[in-house]
Amino acid sequence: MIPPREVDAHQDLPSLEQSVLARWRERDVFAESLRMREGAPEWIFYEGPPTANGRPGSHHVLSRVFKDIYPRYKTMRGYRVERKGGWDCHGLPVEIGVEQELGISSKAEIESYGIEAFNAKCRESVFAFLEEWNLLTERIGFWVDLDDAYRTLDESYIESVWWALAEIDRKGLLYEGNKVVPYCPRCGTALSSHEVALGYQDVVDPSVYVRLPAHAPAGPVQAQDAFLIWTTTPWTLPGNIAVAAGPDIEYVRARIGDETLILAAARVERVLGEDAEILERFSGGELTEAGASYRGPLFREGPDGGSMIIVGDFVTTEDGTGLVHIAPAFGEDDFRAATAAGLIDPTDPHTIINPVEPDGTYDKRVRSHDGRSYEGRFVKDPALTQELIDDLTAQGLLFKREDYEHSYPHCWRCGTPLIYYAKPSWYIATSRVREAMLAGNETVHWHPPHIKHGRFGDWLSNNVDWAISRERYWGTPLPVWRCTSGHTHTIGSFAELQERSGSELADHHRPYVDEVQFTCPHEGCEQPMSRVPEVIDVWFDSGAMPFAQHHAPLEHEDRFQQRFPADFICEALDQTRGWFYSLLAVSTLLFDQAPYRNVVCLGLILDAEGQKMSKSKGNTVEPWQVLDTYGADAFRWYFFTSKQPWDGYRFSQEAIGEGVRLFLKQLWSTYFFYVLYAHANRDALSDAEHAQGEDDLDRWARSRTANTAELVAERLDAYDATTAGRAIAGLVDELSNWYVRRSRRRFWEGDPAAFGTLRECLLIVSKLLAPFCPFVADEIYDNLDGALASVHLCEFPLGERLPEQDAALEEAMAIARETVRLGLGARAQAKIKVRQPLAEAVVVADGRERAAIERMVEIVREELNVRRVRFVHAADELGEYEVKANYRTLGPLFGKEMPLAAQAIAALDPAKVAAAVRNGEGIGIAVAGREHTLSAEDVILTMKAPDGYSVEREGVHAVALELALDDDLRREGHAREIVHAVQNARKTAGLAVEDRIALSLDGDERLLSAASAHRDYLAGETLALELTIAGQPQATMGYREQTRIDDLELMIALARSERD
RNA sequence: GGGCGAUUAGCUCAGUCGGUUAGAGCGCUUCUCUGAUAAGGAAGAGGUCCCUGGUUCGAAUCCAGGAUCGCCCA
Repeated sequence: MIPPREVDAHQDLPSLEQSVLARWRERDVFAESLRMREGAPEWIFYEGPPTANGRPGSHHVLSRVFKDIYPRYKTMRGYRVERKGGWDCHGLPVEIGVEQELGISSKAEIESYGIEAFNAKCRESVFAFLEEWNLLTERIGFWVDLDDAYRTLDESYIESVWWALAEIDRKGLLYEGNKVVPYCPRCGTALSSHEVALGYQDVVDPSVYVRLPAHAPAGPVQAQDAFLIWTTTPWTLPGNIAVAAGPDIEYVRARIGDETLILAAARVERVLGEDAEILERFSGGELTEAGASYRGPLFREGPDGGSMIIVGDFVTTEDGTGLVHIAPAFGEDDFRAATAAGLIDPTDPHTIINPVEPDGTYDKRVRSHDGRSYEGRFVKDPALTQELIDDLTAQGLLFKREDYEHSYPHCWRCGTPLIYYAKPSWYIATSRVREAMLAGNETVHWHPPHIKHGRFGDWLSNNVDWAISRERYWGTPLPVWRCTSGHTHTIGSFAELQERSGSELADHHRPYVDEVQFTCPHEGCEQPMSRVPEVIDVWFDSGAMPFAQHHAPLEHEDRFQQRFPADFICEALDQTRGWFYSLLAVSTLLFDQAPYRNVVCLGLILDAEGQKMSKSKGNTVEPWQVLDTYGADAFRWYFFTSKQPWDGYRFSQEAIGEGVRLFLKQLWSTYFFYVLYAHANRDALSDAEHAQGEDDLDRWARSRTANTAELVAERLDAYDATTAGRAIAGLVDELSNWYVRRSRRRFWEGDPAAFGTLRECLLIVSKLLAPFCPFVADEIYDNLDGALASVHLCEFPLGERLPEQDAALEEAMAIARETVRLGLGARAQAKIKVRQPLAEAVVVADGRERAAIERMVEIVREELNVRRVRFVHAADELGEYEVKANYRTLGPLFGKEMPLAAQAIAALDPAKVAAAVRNGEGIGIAVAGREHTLSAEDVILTMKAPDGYSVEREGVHAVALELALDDDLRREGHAREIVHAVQNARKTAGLAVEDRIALSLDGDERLLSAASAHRDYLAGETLALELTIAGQPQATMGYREQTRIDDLELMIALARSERD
C-alpha cells in the first residue's frame, strides 16, 4: 500500500517516458506480453508497410498509435497478438529518390548509369531512414516486431509474389492488353488507376475550338462548312484520325459572321453566342450515315482522302461542341470508338497512330503546317501548346481559345501531368472477380461504416482491370517469360526457374533476372524464352503481404493459414484505393475471401491552414518536437480523444498541451496525492494491506470506476477509442475533483480505507489507460502495485476484477452533487463566501431525490458549509411549482392533439399534481372531450422561484439558504478565515504539508476572540503544536506577516516546530 | 459533372430514438475555494445549429434542393 517510489508533483513527462522505455527494455516486456499468451487465441494484426526512404512525419505517428492501441487492448483481453513489422521497399518513390540523389531524371539516364548500379542504390536508400523510423516507433510506444519485419525486397517475399502471379495466370486472369493507360512521360511508366487517384490537381489548361473544314459535301454537310471541335489537350491533335458525333444528338449548321459551322444544337448559344443563325438541324446519325468527312490529318502527313465522322456513344453536350476529336492513342473512349468504327485493330499496334515517344516527346512525323518539325518537343510543355495554337491560328483553323479549369491527374510522385497513352501493358482481370470482391467487402466492418458502401464499395462496383506492369527498374520483376513465337509462361517459384533455365540467382531483381533464358515449354515450340522487361506495381507487393510476409505457400503455409484473415488493419483514408484495395483484390483473386475483418480508416492530418500534410509539400510537423515537449502519451492522447479519427485533424501543438493539462496532469496529480500521503502515513498504513472502504464515497468511487471500465471495454470492442478515452478522462476528473477532494481529511489522517479505495481505483485506471497512454499507465501501475513486470501484462479489468457497482448510489451522488451545485449558486447569488458558515440550507425535494440527498446529507452540509440541512416537501415555503407536459412520452400518444393536451396540463393545479405524483396517483385530464389518466412521468414539475430568497432551482429540487448571521457563525467564519491566512503563510514560508509549527497570532480583538473560541480547530487545521494568541511571538519565529480579514488586522508569526 | 463526408459559441468538439430552455473544454469577464493539482467551483458574455423548402403536434436531428469546404472519381 506504500509505493516504493516518491513522486515529483511536477514530473516532466518526456523524461518519465524515457525511464519507462528503459524499464520495458530491461524487463523485455513486449516479448513477455507475447510469451505469456502462448497458446491463447490469436488476434491477427497486419502491418501496412511504410517506406523508410524518408523521414517519418506526424501522420505516421497517427497511424502507428492507432495500430498500437487495439493490439495492446486485445492482449490485455487475453489474446495473443503477434505484431510483425513490415517495410515497403520497391517502387517509383524509391527510384525517384535515387534519381534525385544522382541528379538524373530520365529512364535513358538510368540505363546509361546502369541498372545494376541503380538498383544497388535503390536497395541502399530504402533503409536510409530506417534508424529514425525505428527510434520513433519505439519512442511513441508502438509495439511491433521490427527485428522480424517483412521486407518486400527480400528474396522470399519476391518468390511469394511470383507464386501469386503464376496462380493468377493459371486461373486465366493475367493478360497483356493494348490499351490506353494513364502514363507518366517523365517516369516512363503507366500508372494504375489507384495511383492515378492519388494525384489529381486543379489546373488551368487552354482549351481550343478548332474548325475542321468539310472534305466534301455529304448529306446535310455542304462544301464550305466546317466541323467545330473542342479539346483541352491540343497536343493530342497530331494523333487525330476522326471526329465522333453522338448518334442521337441534334446537330445544326449555324451561320455566324460569314462562315457556317456544324456543332451540337445544345451548344450553339454557349459557343457561338446569340447572333448565330441556325440554317439546318439534323441528327448525329445522319452525319455518320452520310459518310461525312473533313480535311485531315492535322500536324502530320497523311493520305488526303478525308477523315471520317464516326459514332461515339460517349459524346455529350455538357461541354465542348458535341463533336469530339478522336485520337485513339490518347484516349480510352477514342480507342474504343475507333475500334468500333474499324479504323484501328487493337491487337495490332501498327494501326494506332501514336506520334508521341515513350518519353513524352513528338516523333518525327509531327510538323507544323509550313513544314517545321516538332520532333523532340515535350507534349505537356506550355510553350509547345502555345506554338500549336499559333499554328492553328495561322492555318485559320482556330475558332476560339478559352482557359479551362479542371481537375487533372498528375504523377503521384513526380508531379508531372499524366497523359493518356496507348501501350501494351499487363493486366489482372480483377473485373472478373468484382462480385466476389463486393461479397468480401460485405464481411468487413469498416470504421467509419460509410466507407463500406460509400467510397470503397463504390470503387469496387466500378472496378476495372488492374494494370500491374511498370516499365521500371526497382521492383519485383514480372515473372513472365516470352518466346520469339509469342508464347508466354509465368514462373511461380525460384526452383521452377532454376529447373527450366539451369541458372541459380542470388538476387532475382533486375538486371540479373533479365538475363535468364529457357526453352519455351509450349508443345512443339522450342524457341528461347526471355523475360518481359516490366516490373510489378508495388501495390501488388503490399497486397500480397498476408502470405508473402511468411514466404507462404512455399514455406510456413501453416503460419499463413493460422493468420489469415486479419482481425484488424488500420491506415489512412487515402489507402482506400491503395492498400485496402490491393489486399482485397489479391486475396479475392487467390483465396476468394476478404483478407481483413475490421478496418479503421484514419483521416488526413491537416496543418494549421487546413492543408494536407505531406512530405512533398514540406509542411509536416516534426514529431520529435512534439515528443520532446509533451511526450508520447500526450501525442497519443490527442489523436485518440480530440475527435473521431476519420474526419481528419487540424493539428496544433496547443491542443496537445491542453490534453496534458486537463487530463495527464490531473491524473498525475491524483497519483501524486496518493503517494505523498501514503508516505506521510507510513506507520498507519504499514499493517493495513488493501483495506476496502465501505463508506458511501468509497463505494461510489469504486462503482464509478467499475462502470467506466465496462464502458471503455465496450467502446474499444467497437473500435471507438475516442469515446472510450473520454470516459477515462471523465472518471479521472470525478476521482480527482470529487472523491479526493471530499476525502482529503481521511488521507491526512491515514485512513487505510481511503487509501485502499483510491489505490484500487487508480490501478484500474492505469489498466484502462494502458492501451492509450502506455507510459504513464505503466508508471502508476508499477509504483502502486508492480505485482507483474508491467501493466501491459495485466488482464483488462472486467467482471470479477472489478469492484461492485451500485447504480442507486451513483444516482444518489449525482443528485447530491447537483444539490451542492445549486447551493453554491445560491451562495454566489447572495455574495457570501463559502468560508462563512450559515445556519441552514433548505432543500426542496421529494421521493427518490429527497432520499438521495438525505443519504448524502453530510456531504451536502459540508460542501455548502451550513450547520443544518432542512428538507421541505412542497414548494410552498420556497416558491411554487409549474407543471408542464412531457412531450417525449405524450407526443406519440396525442399526436395532433398534443398542443391541446399540453394546454390542459398547464392548466392543472400544480400543487395537486405534485400531491398526486407524491402519492403515486394518476392525473386526469380532458382533451378534445375525452378523459385521459396520466402517470407521474407524463408531467414535468418545475420549481418557480419566488422573489426575496436566495434560491437556486433546477427541475424538481431547489436549495435556499438562511442568510442571517449570529455572533457564533461570524466567529466561526473568522476562525476559518484565520486558518486560511495561516495556510497561506505556511505556503509562503516554504513549509512542507506535514510540517508541524509553532504559531502566534495577534491583532484585532474580534479575530483573536474567534481564534480563542475555535482554538483546537485552528491548531488542528494548521498543524500548530503551540498556539499563542495575543502574546509576544518568540524570537525564534522566523516567519511573520501582517494581513487583513474583513478589514480587521491580523499578525501571524510561525516557525517549524522541532518537536514532532 | 458524379460519389462520399463535413458545416453546431471566438477556437476545438459533443449532441442517443425527432421531444420542452442546444451542451462541454479552451479563451474572455467577475467572484470563489484550496493541507495534491500554473488545478477546482459558481456566475456572466458568447448561437440564424450553413441556407431554402418539405414531412411532423414538434426538426440541430428525417427528406428534397442549394451553398461552402475536404477527399475521391470522371
